[in-house]
Amino acid sequence: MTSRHTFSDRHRRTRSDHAQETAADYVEAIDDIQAAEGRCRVIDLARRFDVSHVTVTKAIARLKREGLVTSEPYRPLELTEAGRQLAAKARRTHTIVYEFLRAIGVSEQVAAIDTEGIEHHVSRQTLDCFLELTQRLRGDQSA
Amino acid sequence: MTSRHTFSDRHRRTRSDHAQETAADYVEAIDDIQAAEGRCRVIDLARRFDVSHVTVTKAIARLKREGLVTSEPYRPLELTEAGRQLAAKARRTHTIVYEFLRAIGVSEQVAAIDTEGIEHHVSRQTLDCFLELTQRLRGDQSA
DNA sequence: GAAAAATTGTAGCCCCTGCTACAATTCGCC
DNA sequence: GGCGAATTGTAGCAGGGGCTACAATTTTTC
Repeated sequence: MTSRHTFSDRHRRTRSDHAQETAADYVEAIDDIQAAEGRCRVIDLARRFDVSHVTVTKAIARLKREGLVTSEPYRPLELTEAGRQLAAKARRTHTIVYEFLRAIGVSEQVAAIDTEGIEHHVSRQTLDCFLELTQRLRGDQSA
Repeated sequence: MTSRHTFSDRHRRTRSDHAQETAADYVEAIDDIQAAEGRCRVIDLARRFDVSHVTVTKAIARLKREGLVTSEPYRPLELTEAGRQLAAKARRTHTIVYEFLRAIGVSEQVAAIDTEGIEHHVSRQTLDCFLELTQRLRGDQSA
């Protein structure tokens, strides 16, 4: 109840980490789609992630519980302030990783895919290194 | 079955991808522990990943089904040939990612953590870029 | 060699993600 | 306005990963 708890927090996170990743993916997608279409529906997310609408509905239910999303039944999704902030943060990370991969020579297609996989696993420090190196590589063409 | 499949392959993998990741983590750990201790027991993996032995047992059951591991009840774990190959491949990737992060300035501790998160999400192409840049940065100290 | 400790296995629970099938609601079009 | 299509919701199943509790087996220790 005491030491074991603090201790086990790390694994607790193993489980919830995954949840956090999908949360970030979802709010970012919602933000995206809202910007492009004016609103974001369940079906839009289902298409974007290529999963059934049921999977989306369940994920959204979780995001609601976590206070990232709101919505009325049969109505489009809305982000809360927290949701928007998370989306913005996710987007920044996404961009940094993507631009970094491009800068080191990864093709557009592969960079797009790898970025999705990587973005949730880079620490702040690594992100900073990515940023710095991206700029360095852009200025310095010494191949 | 046709177009929908090719398209959805990336996402279909979402589920099994995760399984593949843990498979790689497990066989690599088993290989590690065997090298260090001469044998690998369930409890060793439980400690390494900081999860209960039950979680390990279940994961191992899956690895057995997939033909990566063998074992008799109450006996240490053994890798199959496929298991050893996967472990070797995982280790190569791990090393490349880790050395790359170190080369671009990430600290040992952070590199260790980030590598674990990233290693399963870098494509062959990205890995090649990592390798090349690592060597370039090592030879060229133009900071 | 037997008791205690460590290790492994099994049962049963939770949560997340994925699905199909079917019901309900909204939307679009005539 | 209403009917069909599209969208959303709900029920229920599979499977991975996490756990505790308890049973079985092996290992250690005296």
